[in-house]
Amino acid sequence: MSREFRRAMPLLPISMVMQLTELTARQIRYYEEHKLIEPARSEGNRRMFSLDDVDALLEIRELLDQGINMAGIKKVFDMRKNNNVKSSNKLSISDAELRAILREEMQQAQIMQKASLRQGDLSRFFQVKGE
DNA sequence: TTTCTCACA
DNA sequence: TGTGAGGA
Repeated sequence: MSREFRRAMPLLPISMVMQLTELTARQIRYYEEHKLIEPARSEGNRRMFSLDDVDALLEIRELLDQGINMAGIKKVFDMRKNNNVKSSNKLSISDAELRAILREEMQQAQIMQKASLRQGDLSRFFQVKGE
């Protein structure tokens, strides 16, 4: 139980997180704005990240590399909070989660009338209209 | 020196 | 997202 406690202990400055995650400070702050991470604040309003935050950031980067946008990532994190908050799962989204996310993206793409995404490539795997 | 917020090319 | 201003 102290292990979990330590992982949540805010002790890393943004510079460390930048190196650990390969992300820019700008991106890290941006993700914070979108509630993907919630680093603690301390001395002079400085962000103090915990190992959990770094973990989250690494996952975000993975998702980004997979071509998933902010909306999609938010979905994953939301699902994560509702499904397994305590069931410590590592850093890999399940196939079901990924499918759900991609489906969400297509729906959003339609709503926003900007058929950008990979909607075309994925349209043959899902049927948004039917659902 | 490092990080922060805000705002714009 | 990058970058620069202006502060702490």
